[in-house]
Amino acid sequence: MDVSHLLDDLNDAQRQAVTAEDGHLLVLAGAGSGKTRVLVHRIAWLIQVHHVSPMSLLAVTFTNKAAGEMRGRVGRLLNLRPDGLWIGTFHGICHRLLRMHAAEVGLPDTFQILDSEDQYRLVRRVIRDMELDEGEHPPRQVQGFINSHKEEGRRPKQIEHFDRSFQARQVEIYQRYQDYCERSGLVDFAELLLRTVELLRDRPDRRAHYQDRFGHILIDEFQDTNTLQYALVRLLAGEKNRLFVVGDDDQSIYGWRGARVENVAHFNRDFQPEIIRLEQNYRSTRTILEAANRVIDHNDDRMGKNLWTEGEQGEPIRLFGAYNAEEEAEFVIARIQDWINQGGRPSDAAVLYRSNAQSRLFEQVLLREDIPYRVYGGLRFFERAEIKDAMAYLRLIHNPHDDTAFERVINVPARGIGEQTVARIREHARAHGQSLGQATTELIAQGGLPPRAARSAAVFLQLIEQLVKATESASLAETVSAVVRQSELVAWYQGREPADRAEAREENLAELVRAADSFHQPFEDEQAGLSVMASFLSQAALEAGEHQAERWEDCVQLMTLHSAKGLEFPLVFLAGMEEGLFPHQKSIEEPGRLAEERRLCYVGMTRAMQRLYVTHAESRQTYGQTNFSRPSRFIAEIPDSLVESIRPGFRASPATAGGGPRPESGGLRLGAPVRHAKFGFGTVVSLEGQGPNARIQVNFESAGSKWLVLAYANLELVA
DNA sequence: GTGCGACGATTTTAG
DNA sequence: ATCGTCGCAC
Repeated sequence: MDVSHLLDDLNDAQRQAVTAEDGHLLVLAGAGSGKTRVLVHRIAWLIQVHHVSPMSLLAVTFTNKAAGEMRGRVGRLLNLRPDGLWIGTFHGICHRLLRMHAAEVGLPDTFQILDSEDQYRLVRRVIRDMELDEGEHPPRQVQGFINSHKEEGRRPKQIEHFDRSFQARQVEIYQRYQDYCERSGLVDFAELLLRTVELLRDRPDRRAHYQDRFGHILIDEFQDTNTLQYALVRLLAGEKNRLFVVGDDDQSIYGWRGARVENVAHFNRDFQPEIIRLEQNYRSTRTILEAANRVIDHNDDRMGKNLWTEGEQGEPIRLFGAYNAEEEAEFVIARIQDWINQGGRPSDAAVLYRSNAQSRLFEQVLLREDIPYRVYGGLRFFERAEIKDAMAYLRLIHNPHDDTAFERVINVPARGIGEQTVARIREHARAHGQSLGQATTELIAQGGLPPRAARSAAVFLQLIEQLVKATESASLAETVSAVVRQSELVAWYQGREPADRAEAREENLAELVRAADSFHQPFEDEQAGLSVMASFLSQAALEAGEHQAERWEDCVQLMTLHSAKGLEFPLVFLAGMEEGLFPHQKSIEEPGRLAEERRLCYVGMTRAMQRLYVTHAESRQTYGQTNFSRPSRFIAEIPDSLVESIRPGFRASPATAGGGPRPESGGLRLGAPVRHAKFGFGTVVSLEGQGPNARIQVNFESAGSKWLVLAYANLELVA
């Protein structure tokens, strides 16, 4: 068989990776070096040249999008659908394994997945039930506590704590949360992984089975794996299976959510792989690459990698310092307008920023200039409130004992069942070991509720019952349609929200019916004996869908630096490059965090193919206050020779010429040398707030950096 | 039980 | 500024 097409358009390093004969492989793949291509060709190579059965291949990614893309590309390359091939996310694969072995890991086969919002609500419920102070134990923080322990593989019993300590109470909440999940057959995202790891760890027969099955395991974005994911990889690899690991330590930007870059080094230690570096970049100009290389060079402890390209030098990086954030937005959009005027497409342009709040100004100007745009971020389809409401009804039809679903919609739409009534139901359920649904039925029968509440609760139960009956033999789409109609969610939202908002919700609910109509149950789910409904519910949790209902074909892309990872654009703007914003203030204090910010900057820069703008503003509104700040340290890390500064003479438009208000602080500008009676000499580093609230940050020569209230600081300007 | 005004937190986010 | 949660008045 002629397999040259698998190797023809690969460079040496890529070819070496694709055809590696023995042992494990670590592919350090720089930005834009063709790593997906290498993964896809590797899979095809194994199947076509080594006649490895697709059944014995496992390819793991982090996002559904990446998994989908890989599946599509493998299929096209092999010109067939590789049946039996497992390509999926860590969570998707674990979900599949748990469905097949639900009983063995102590889960009912109707187990449901909690998404993060469900989990948050449940954690809050538990804290309230324990009558703990939500100020002392904020649900968000406890949720983080639970997840990070699970991601380290720890059950409540394995967490060290002193008796009666704060930590002890956190552990107690974790334990009760877990008990609740067990009782109700609920599994959060981290639990999907943890249960699977426990299954493989504690059941030698199962471990042997899957170790025999997956002779080749390929993992993408390895630098993003957490402790649990690495444990899973090791369990599946066993002694003899071959690992093909692709990653880039310089693009590790998710340390804050549990990712362990060290896993790359651990992998090295544990498996002694052959290391192949993909350093030839096919995306950016030489200028852009060199700048990115020089920035990332400021980090220590890198595995070492230097991107290069055969491409041309390209344009210099353009640096623009605006007076304020408004002017920055004007400038950016004016440059995008130039690009479009010169024949470029809006979708070639991406504005990247550190935090979502920054999108607003860009949106305003884009709207005014009538340039189509799309903002990434915000809620995705299956995370929207109305969709989650409808899904809760579906879950109740599927399983009337689903307490989280019950709590969500017992009074949505409002039917006169308040917190008191729900509390009584909860209490009864707990006392009798029942689900909330059972408890409600019993309470009504026993007259255990006030007449009004009882009537309302009965109406709710009848609605669910009636939906169950009406949809017994109905298709999924018919069921969803019945839920949307009979729940009267549309009217409920119409009555309490502005018309446009309510209309959008109505449209989303209609879209949900369409989604149900076009839903095809995955073959494996059918094999695992799942009902179509069960598949649909799982899928909704595992794959929350797109951020925006309508996909604009050709529009300017606005997104955070994090969500830009993996993407590329001819024209890129890195906006808001200011100390305190990027690197973010919260990251400046810790060195590890700062290195991660720098990697984020590296990721941002390497998104650009042709033209890169770096912009910052002297002042911007943050949380309703005007703040002044210096350009980001990352700007100074780009060699001057690669940069063209634009500030002098630029005017975005006549109306905004001259920029905004200047700092009013009695000549105390950024960089001004000052003297303080107690702290001595220093330099102004930052200014924030106005009038009596104004504060000033001064870096003192001997006393270090201090924040002072300007009104009391009595700073003396040194000539 | 429901609806409005005060209060406080506010980086990044896939599954 | 803005959003979500909480407490109090209807």
